[in-house]
Amino acid sequence: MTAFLQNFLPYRLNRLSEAMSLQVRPIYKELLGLTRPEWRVLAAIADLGPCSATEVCDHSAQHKTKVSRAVYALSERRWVARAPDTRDRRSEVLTLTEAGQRAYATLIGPLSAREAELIERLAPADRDALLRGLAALEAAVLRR
Amino acid sequence: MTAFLQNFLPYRLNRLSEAMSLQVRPIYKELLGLTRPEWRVLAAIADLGPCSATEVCDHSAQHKTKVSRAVYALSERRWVARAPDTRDRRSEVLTLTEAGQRAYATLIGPLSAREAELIERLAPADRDALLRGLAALEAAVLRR
DNA sequence: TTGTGACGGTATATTTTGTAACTATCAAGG
DNA sequence: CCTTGATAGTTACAAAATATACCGTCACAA
Repeated sequence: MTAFLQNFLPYRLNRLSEAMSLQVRPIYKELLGLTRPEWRVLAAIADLGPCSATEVCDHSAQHKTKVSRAVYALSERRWVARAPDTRDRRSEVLTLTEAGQRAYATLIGPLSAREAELIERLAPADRDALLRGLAALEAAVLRR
Repeated sequence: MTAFLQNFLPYRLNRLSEAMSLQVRPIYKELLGLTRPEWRVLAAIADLGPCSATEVCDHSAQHKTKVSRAVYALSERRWVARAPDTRDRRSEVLTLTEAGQRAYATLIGPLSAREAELIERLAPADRDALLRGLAALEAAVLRR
């Protein structure tokens, strides 16, 4: 009939997101026993350097309760250290411990490899289009 | 630091998917009190015409238990009719009732409008690139 | 026929997630 | 100081997602 759903952008993005996630999840799950929110928080802190939980929320687009729980789990593992923020006592400064950095480092390689494997299925021109389009959409819909 | 995440495709897609979903969810939620799986099943049946639950699963990329519950909820509302399939008595033929079609019709407008509103923030060339890139990625990672 | 494995769909149980409420802190004004 | 309202983060509880087991039916072959 109308095929509305197939052309509806939020639906298409969700479907692609799920499919891609499925491709990479085994890596952080089987290699280090991480859940997706945990992996994301780990990577966000690695990207940001010392930061607050709120910054992790914004950077990774995850709900604060999800981040709160992931930070707890990661700190139990001694992969994330929580220090008081002297400038704002409501918040904490999150950093990766050395073990956390090592854990993160072991993931980047396999994850990048898997991503490359998937992207290489695209023709170069399509790949360029994808990256350009995504960057534009990010600029349009993600407030920072 | 490394900014690995910013360029990691699964992460970027998930972030965009979340953001877009957040933009459109209020429409079907506040307008008709639908959950996301329910809205998707409604749209899938509208797209497909008379179909089975399995076809809805494939078309909408949702787990069969999710579809089962959504179909139940929609049939309670008399938006979806369930008829026995004479050719395979395990399955049922799902169709939209007139009320279901009206409900669907009231959603398409606002949803399309919201989508257009977001997409129109992009330059035409970026928009073309996005659609081209997404189509290519879909072909590459979604097995049908 | 009857046995076997697969499939459509549902029910149940476990896990995950979001909503809302709460504590503690901050910032700005009176 | 002492309001008032906002923010950082946690937690309790309700809602949702997911996996698992299950029932009835089908396809097909011994």
